[in-house]
Amino acid sequence: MRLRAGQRLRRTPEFRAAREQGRRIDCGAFVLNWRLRDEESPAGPVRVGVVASKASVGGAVDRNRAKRRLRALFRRHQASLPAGSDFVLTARAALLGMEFSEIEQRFLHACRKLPVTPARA
RNA sequence: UUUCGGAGCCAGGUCUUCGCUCCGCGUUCUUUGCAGGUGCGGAUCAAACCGCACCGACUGGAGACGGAGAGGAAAGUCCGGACACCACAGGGCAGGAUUCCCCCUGAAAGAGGGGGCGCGGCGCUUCAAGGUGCCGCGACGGACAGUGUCACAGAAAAUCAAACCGCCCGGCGGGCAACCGCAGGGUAAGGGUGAAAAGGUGGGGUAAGAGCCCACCGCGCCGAAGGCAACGACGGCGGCACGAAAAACCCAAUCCGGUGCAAGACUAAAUAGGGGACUCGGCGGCCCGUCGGACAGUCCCGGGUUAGUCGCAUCCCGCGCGUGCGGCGCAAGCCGCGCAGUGCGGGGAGGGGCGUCGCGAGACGCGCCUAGAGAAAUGAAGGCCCGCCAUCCGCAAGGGUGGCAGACAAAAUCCGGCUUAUCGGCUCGGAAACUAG
RNA sequence: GUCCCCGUAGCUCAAAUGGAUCGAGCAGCCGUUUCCUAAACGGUAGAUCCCGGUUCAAUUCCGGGCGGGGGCA
Repeated sequence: MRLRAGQRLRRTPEFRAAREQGRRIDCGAFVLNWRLRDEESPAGPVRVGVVASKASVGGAVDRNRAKRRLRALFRRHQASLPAGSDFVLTARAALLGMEFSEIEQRFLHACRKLPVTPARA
């Protein structure tokens, strides 16, 4: 399933809202921020924004690869995430040296901490 | 064979499963209703904005299908162009860049190739200076156009140079003498200082010395075989008069208008009628000149929109296959028109490969390839082969097992160069060491 | 993407015409003073972002790299 513009965070206020108002879960190789756009009636698509800064990850090659892996992670599990929520995934340097299955386990472990129960894993 | 440095090339390959971005839209299937308009309500001084209801053309979305998908440096942004706007850009000054020693290639370039000249290293030769062979390097115009600099040390540091210690001459005084002291004169060979001491080496000469004289070399001038040219084998003359540094200012020659795809063009939507400051404004920093205007314009504050298309990146033609529509036919099928994809063929643009020509940069022919995003497209895995290491079997070729590694780094308007980063491999020629014939 | 600017001790600044020992304040360390600390006084260590070039000589001039900052719809 592709990621259209409606499924991505595109503007600075959207990123800031997710980071300042949402929950922050440290997963070691990356940081997950999660927020419901509407607390009362959660609906709409699940949106995601991926961040990989030059200071923490490295050059353009490493930044692109880190963002691709985080996007792949989101695509594989987006169906089981709570509707109407925004995610921000921020990469760290350790992300590139880690096996994908290890990253996946950490992501699922973090998702179980969310207050809203996922539809089905 | 090993090691070292140089030049050029490649940048792991292949298969399978699930995914990503772009293009295409015929066929098959599914789903939702987009853009827009009208009305009402909320917010606002008023708008954009937000919510609800109705109408909703062309169409839009998703899946499946077909095709394509990062580099030699895509990087740094150091040069040059294309392109766009400013007035398709004028004159002068200021400013900037380059070097021009010559020829050639190239659209141009702080680009490339060859030659000349200079410098350094090694070898040979020479008493030495120097000469010569090979290799490497060179931001390689001008210091009698001018201004300024050369610290410290040293006697003297830049112009008809300069006597500190020495050397030499005669005079006076002392001493038996060797010699010592004093004032005067000659002298740049020796010492010492320094980055640099005003031609070098050898010989003659002299009281001691000195281009004072001679030979060779260097330097300057004149001629000159040869060479497209820079240059110059070689010959003659002069007789030393010529310090370094222009990556100090500068001078000469040549070139340069500015801004850069966030350039810029268009579509849609939307309002405002505001407040303050300044004054003709634009055209490169200034002047000239020129263009436009004088109910004009610039800047700041405040407010709205911050959506989309183009620029943007292979194009065109013919035939076959495929497919849609229409007509004819009982049907198979045939005919006409349209369409993209694919296959074949042809042509044009760019790139790299091979071949020919050229010393070379390059030029010309034959098959191959040509991505285009927008918080920005390649991810998740597995198998085999290639590389390295360890170990085992084997005389060897080779085979088995285990582990590790494949660098540097990703287009962002495009192209030609430069510079920098880079694991490993291949090719070419060079030097040194060892072994064999 | 594109255009421009900067780089000196741990920090803030000097040295500016190229001249050798790169200077000052605060911070650091040692000592004097004090019962102890602070203040004061004396002493001390510490730097030209990196690599190359021009020059007798480079923080300075030139080239390349690295790092940091800013402007542009």
